[in-house]
Amino acid sequence: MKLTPKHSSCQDCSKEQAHIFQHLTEDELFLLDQQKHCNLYKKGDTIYHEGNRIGGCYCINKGVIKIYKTGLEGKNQIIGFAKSGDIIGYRSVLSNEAACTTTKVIEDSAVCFIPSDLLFQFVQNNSEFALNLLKITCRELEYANAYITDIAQKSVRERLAEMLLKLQDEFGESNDGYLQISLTRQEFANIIGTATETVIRLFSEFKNDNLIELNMKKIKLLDVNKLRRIANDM
Amino acid sequence: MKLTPKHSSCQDCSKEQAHIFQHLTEDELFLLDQQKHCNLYKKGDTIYHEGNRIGGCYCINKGVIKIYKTGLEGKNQIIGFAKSGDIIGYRSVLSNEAACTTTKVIEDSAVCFIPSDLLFQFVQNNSEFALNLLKITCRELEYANAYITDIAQKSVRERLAEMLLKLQDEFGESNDGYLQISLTRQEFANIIGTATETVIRLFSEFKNDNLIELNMKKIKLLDVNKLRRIANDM
DNA sequence: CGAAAGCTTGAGCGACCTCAAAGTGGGTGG
DNA sequence: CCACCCACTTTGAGGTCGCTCAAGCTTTCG
Repeated sequence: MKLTPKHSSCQDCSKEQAHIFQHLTEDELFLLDQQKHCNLYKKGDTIYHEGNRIGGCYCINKGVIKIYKTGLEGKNQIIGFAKSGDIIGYRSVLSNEAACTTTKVIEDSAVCFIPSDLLFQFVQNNSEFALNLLKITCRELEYANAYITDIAQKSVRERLAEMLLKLQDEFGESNDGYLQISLTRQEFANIIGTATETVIRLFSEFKNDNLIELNMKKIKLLDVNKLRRIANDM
Repeated sequence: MKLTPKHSSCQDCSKEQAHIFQHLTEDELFLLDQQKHCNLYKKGDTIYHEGNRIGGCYCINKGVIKIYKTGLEGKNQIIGFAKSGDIIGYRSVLSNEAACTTTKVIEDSAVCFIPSDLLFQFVQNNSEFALNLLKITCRELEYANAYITDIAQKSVRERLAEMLLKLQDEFGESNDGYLQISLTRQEFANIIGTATETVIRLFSEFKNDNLIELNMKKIKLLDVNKLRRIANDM
């Protein structure tokens, strides 16, 4: 498939449901369109590195990006993903700090760069936009706090089941029922905070118990209820 | 010591350095003063429970509050603390959701209740206030993400050392060098996500290695540098 | 087609949890 | 003001989850 942006103009893009820029005025959208800069990235490309000064934020037009922090001995902790309609890097912009995460492309992506000044301008002049951004940040924060509780209290087995359900929720499944996102075993491990081998062993168990089906890197959830019970979801 | 608010009016209170309400206009402060309601709480009191609908947020005038989530089998995970000048519960207000944490008083406190409508009004009419709140949320989010990485990658020993340093940083030390916050062993355990007994054993080790001094519930850090090395701070 | 990256399985061990039991201190009610 | 009670603290023993290291296999990609 050829790599092209889904929309050519921000006016079109922002019409997608619940889009971050849905509350901008026509004039603001026009400004955005003038000043943004769209780039195509291939799988494996890094958009920005932890520690980078980034002069703006990025709006994902198409594709999937993983967001992670690098800890001790180079071990990565995946904090989350961004996909079509999400924006990344806005925290560093607003705090005027260097990026505290690295963002790397998992599926070929089209990503628009939005200069810092413009983001600040929108926040200051458009209170609906500001409130919306605030709500998004609050949601991320709530998610992060819930995950702290999870990782501190649940076993690796519980977290793995939970993560599979979350991924299904966030990325959906294709026609043939496989998860719409493809990750390496190491990436799975870096989400739930465990060793690659542990993920592999647990996947084998889940497979033997007919909870999931494994086909190379494709995964199908066979028994969502039982997985939910294992995940101990509240 | 008698339990009284530190300031009687929001006009005075907001003048404290870097206060959340520092960017409000005189008119807004007047409104706030009229509509807020100040309450005194004693150690052990709960301000709101996880799952409660709270019709506003709370601004801490004096005292210390712990913020925690209750996980499986009633085990609590402490997410953070709030002290003089902090506001809590604003996320639930902005998202119009039930509270996702419980907040309980650790040191006798004076806390002002601020109705939801008023908070929304400030966010919508005062872009500086909105931006400030956004920055605060961003900071909390960054802190949460860093902690996810920590808890996923570091050992309990590392996290305990790190937490002691953080508490020293956040609450300071009294004249005689003891940490200005007093927690039970169980609360320490609930911060770093471990068992109470493990905290006790590690404290003994730290004490034997002359890293800390223990005097009942009071703790003094004796060798910050070595603690920092143990914490593997980056 | 070869190299590099990713996957899988096994063995061994150690950090941390759980359970149990005894000691300690502070707060409260008589 | 004192005694009792309850919550907190401490220490020990034993078990296990999940990590590390190692080695061989498979897939992908240039």
